[in-house]
Amino acid sequence: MSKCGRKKYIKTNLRQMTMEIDSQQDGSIPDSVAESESAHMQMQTGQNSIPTLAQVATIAETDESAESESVIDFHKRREILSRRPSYRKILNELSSDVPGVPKIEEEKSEEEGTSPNIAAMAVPTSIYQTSTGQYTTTGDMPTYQIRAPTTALPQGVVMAASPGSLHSPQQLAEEATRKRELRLMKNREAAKECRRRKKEYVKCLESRVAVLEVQNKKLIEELETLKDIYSPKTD
DNA sequence: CACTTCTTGCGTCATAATTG
DNA sequence: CAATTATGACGCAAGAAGTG
Repeated sequence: MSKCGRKKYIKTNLRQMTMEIDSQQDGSIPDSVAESESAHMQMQTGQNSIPTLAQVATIAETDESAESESVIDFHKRREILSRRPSYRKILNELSSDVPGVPKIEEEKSEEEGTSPNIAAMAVPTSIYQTSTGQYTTTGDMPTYQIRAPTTALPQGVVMAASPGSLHSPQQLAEEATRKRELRLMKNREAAKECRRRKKEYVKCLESRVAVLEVQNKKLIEELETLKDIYSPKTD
């Protein structure tokens, strides 16, 4: 497909997804989507990204009354989607919820990501450094500790003269341009960092799921054992 | 093998959240 | 409360995977 064709495809696809979501008044994900890998696409494009805690609550709330509700209009949907999750907060909450919570790692394990070998994450303590924080893993749950941000500007950033020394319109325009470029560059970095955190957050959730599944399995087995012991056999 | 579809990551914008 | 930072949304591109 040519690039143009590809763009057309993506746009069509996005429109379709948006329409799908519009029709999903109860906020649930269609099985066909939820079960397919393409759910990733929707996460990426944001139209059906991971619900934030607030969203989950909202969805749960609306779920009950939603059946009779009519279409969620664009602004409402937008409003819901725009509620911020703050991975930092959530991760902190997760780690404080569960005492002795393990901590997640960074890039290194990202390579492992191709095969979601979750079990491999439940390994004795290890510590990883990232550009903004430190992770340790102790087997159960990953935890992420953010260290004080070091607003390290990328190399090559030149700080301009103070605005007070600017006079001509041309200088002002240059100053504006410089400020904009600086802002874009900072935001670029912030976006990268944000995506990295998001990936780790998702990994954290995945490993939590893995741990809980194991726990669940054990409990079920235990229950069966106890049943065998305490229920008299009626031959 | 050409074409299509999916996945992933990036840059930017708007705006919520945080900080001083 | 203004300034700064964090993050959802969006559009785009490149590469991988699937298909006829």
